[in-house]
Amino acid sequence: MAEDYVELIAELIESRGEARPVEIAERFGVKPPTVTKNISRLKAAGLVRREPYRAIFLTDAGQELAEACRRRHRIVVAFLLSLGIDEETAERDAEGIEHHVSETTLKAFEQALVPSQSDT
Amino acid sequence: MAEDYVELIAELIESRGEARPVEIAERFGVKPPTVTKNISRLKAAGLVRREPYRAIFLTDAGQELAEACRRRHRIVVAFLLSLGIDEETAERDAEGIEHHVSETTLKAFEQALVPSQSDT
DNA sequence: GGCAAAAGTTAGACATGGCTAAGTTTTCTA
DNA sequence: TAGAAAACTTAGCCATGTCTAACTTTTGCC
Ligand SMILES: [Mn+2]
Ligand SMILES: [Mn+2]
Ligand SMILES: [Mn+2]
Ligand SMILES: [Mn+2]
Repeated sequence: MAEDYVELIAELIESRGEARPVEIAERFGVKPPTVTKNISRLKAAGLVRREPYRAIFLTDAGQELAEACRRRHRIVVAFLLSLGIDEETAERDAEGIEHHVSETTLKAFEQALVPSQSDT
Repeated sequence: MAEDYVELIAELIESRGEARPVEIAERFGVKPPTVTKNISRLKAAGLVRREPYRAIFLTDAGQELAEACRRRHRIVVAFLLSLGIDEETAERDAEGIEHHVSETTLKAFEQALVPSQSDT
């Protein structure tokens, strides 16, 4: 859960300047109270900073985790696409797969990707 | 959860003739009461047949689900191995990935596998 | 056949993640 | 700038999956 949350929060901050519970709820297809509860768990875990009724921000630890998650997400999606899978399916499957790929597998995905395009 | 359970139960029945809670507990690294509770949930879901203190068997629905799971497992592992990933990592990652691959992605994995070996 | 060990179950606790209903705070707008 | 709407929180419920402690049943063996 934490991974998907920090990942989305990072994206919202990047695109909107701040992350708001409503948007998180919509994106995940859950109700606002669920977001409130989960955000307070993230806060307890030291991943986010925030006070009641205000926007959500990432702590340094949260930023780091978000970065790692986004990287995994990117690599998995790119890999699935390189296999010829359609974008929607690639995104949907990656959303689950990303939480189970070890660094070893991630490296293998990257390797298998190089032939097609290398935009480091 | 259900997927991993029916998958293991099918394997135990195949190799041992029956599936016993102790073995399931050991395999999953959980305690016996956890298995008891989960098995009764599987029973409530119509996936297994069993009476107290006896071995566990799959219903027809359970068998079907187990078959589907084992197929996904096999394909994912084979695919990861074909990428050059070591067996242990392939097995570990597949155990998580298998629950998130759509039929579309599975087909793509199979396709990408054909070049190396086709043992249908 | 009886008893000890192994296997399994029950009871009760806890964490996670979801919900609805109801209340509070903030924001927008007439 | 007041009042309504939107956003957010709180309280309390539920399901899932895990555990420990204690009890029951089955098994294996002398
Ligand atoms: Mn995800
Ligand atoms: Mn993701
Ligand atoms: Mn699995
Ligand atoms: Mn499996």
